[in-house]
Amino acid sequence: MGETKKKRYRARDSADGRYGPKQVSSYKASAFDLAVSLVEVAPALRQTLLTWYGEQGRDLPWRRSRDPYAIWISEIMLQQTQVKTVLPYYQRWLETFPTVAALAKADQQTVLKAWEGLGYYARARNLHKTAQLIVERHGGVFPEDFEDAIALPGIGRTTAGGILSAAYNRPVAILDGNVKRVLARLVALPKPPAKAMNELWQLSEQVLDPQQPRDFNQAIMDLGATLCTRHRPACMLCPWQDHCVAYRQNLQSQIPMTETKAPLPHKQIGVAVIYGDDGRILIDRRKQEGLLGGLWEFPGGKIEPNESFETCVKREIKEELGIDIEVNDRLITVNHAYSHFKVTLNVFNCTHLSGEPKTIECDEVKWVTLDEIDSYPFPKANGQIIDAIKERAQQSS
DNA sequence: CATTCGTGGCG
DNA sequence: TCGCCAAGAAT
Repeated sequence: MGETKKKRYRARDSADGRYGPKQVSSYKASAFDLAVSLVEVAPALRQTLLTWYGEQGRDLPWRRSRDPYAIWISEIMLQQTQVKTVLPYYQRWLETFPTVAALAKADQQTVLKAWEGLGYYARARNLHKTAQLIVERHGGVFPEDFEDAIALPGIGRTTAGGILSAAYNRPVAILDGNVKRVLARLVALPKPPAKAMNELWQLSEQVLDPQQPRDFNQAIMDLGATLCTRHRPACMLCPWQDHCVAYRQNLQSQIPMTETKAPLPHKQIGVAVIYGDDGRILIDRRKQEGLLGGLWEFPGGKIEPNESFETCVKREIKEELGIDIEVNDRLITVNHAYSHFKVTLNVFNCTHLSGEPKTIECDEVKWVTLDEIDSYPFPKANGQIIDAIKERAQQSS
């Protein structure tokens, strides 16, 4: 243990925000823990931040509400998702499911359809499940107790803190991407935030204003979102400039540090758009767990080494659905990047030859018309396929 | 504790 | 074009 491990982190280049030559920094894992505390300066930090927030805070729809349900929905939607993306979904969601009870009694397909395009679909499945749990356990009202809240599916430490502070003004710290970046700069954190979660949680708890936790948590997120941004932070406007170690040392552009990551693997997928005798198209619903769980798709699968697209598509359809098809012309090729890999969807028009489709590797199979297809929730990459199918149908009519 | 989960926007 | 990452959680 006594030896010093060297690790390489990537620091941002200060001039143009791009990633410059890798800088190597070494650290000793134990040094930081006890060295940094914000307890002394916390009162000053709270006062300056809350004053700034009163003048410059964002006006966001969920801040106009104190309905725990509406705030809960916003917190889930905002996980790893930018405010601008969430806004239209948030409005529509509250119209479709105005209360916990309304969400609890909806069917999952309706819920997934309302979420379609937002990504991380486990959030929608957990939202649905949690609504039912809140009806069962908490009389239809989002719990005020931290342990009760964090026990619910899809609600971790940060989201629980966000909801409880915003809805009930309870003094629970948060640690989202904004807060991590702000605190990392404030203390000039000498390692990537992922390697310092304990320290960052401590700092967040230390600075939190126990008198005004609601406004404080919103304020520190606004600081990260509008001034203490990833690229070109507006330090000259920052209420914490006097206390910021990174600013003092001119390290804003190099903190937070990031670890270098391996490039994403790329998969080639063969996809079948299968037409039945009556012209309807075969779709299947993916299993609940895993990637895109519960959503519909056009069946297909990964191409094996030295396999042709045609062979791949026929084989996958036989394995997954137990039917035989004829593979015809290529409909479209779709490239798409997920969070941990990339895919190319090689989509082929196919004809059903024989066999009744079975749910071998999926939860449900269905023949649908082009009019019906819009009512099913599909992943984003499938949108291009559906468009191409419709386009082709128009041309041939 | 590292990996698995979408999608869009930015430099 | 491409990597990075945004109001993270679950496993």
